[in-house]
Amino acid sequence: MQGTAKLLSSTHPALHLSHPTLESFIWNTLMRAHVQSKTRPVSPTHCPLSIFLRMRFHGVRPDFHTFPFLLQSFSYPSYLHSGLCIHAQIVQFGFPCDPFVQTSLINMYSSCGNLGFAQQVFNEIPQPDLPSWNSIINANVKMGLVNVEKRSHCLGRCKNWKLDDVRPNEFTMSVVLSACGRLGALEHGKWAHAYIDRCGMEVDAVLGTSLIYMYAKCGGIDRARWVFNKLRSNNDVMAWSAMISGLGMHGHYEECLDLFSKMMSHGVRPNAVTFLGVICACVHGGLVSQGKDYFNRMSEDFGISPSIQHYGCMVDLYGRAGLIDEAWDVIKSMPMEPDVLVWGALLSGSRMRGDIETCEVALKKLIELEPTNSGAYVLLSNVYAKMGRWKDVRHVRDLMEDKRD
DNA sequence: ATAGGGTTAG
Repeated sequence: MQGTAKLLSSTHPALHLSHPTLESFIWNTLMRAHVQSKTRPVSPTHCPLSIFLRMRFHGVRPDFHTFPFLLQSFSYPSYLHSGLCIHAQIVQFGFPCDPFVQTSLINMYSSCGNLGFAQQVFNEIPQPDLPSWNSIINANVKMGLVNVEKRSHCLGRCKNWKLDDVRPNEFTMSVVLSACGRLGALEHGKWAHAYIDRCGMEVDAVLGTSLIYMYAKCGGIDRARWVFNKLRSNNDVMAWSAMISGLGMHGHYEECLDLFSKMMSHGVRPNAVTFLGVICACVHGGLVSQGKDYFNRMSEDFGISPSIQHYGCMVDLYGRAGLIDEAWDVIKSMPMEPDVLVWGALLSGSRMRGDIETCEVALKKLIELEPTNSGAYVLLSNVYAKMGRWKDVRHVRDLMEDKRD
């Protein structure tokens, strides 16, 4: 039964339960416009989901192009419920075996943070094609970022791939290399590199970026440099950024900043990630005034507004240099609520400095944001003990006991 | 006439 449906969907699209019509084409195109513009819809009535609802209200049947567009707009955990409802509709309208729809479903569940559902869709594909494989691998890797136990399982799965007729391509390998980098799995990464060479895949900017990132994260900065220097195109901001961050990571601050200047003289426009790499390098190298310069130039000369990570780096930069007032100024200037990384940076700066009052504030904020983090309670009660505020010491200990489940 | 998969930071 399933085989028949698949045959129809992949070889004779016209035999679908719903044929493409001029009407469905127009609604699909409208949805695509909103998905591709990537800007926030002007109002909730313009989002692909409400376009779909209006399409149904007008009695227009969706066709097999409709759902990939619609599913692409569900890319956050909060959309999981909508995604599930649309999945049910997909079954009702008879498209659950369309390979495009299946891949879109895997990506939707993966973007919504639900690997289980993504895996379930994948498992129901009798003969997954390459995009489906790449999507499920990507989903596993993404979750590997969150779920530590799954990480090594995921890599093993890539390596022992039984691909009878579907072979990994550049898309696959870039995901695999990125996973190796995150894991610090140098041996797996080298294997992947050798595989790329053996298959005769061209190391373009994307694969090059992945290779540089992998080697840099795995401690092979020389190999990263080698890959970078061999790249044919030298105008890809991501490849430059990967190399710049890699050098910073390894403590080659001068080379890192030189490379940044070199990139600019090549006419490559830095982006938010490039600046993060450069500023992080300044943090580790203790280059306060240079870090501050880069931070200012980023918005003044390039119109890039700093993200919470950039602010976190700046707090870290000043904190490590013992400049607690400056670190506070950064926090006060932030247009968003500081997160645990920002308060953590302020905490470590103020601890180094012996600034007990700032420690107290930072720890209180950390406890507010992470009430189950017992480490912060312990540090805070130590702070109070140092100040001789014994009542507060007892109060914090009681609070910690309360939060324990 | 329209459709699915990739890289840099954290």
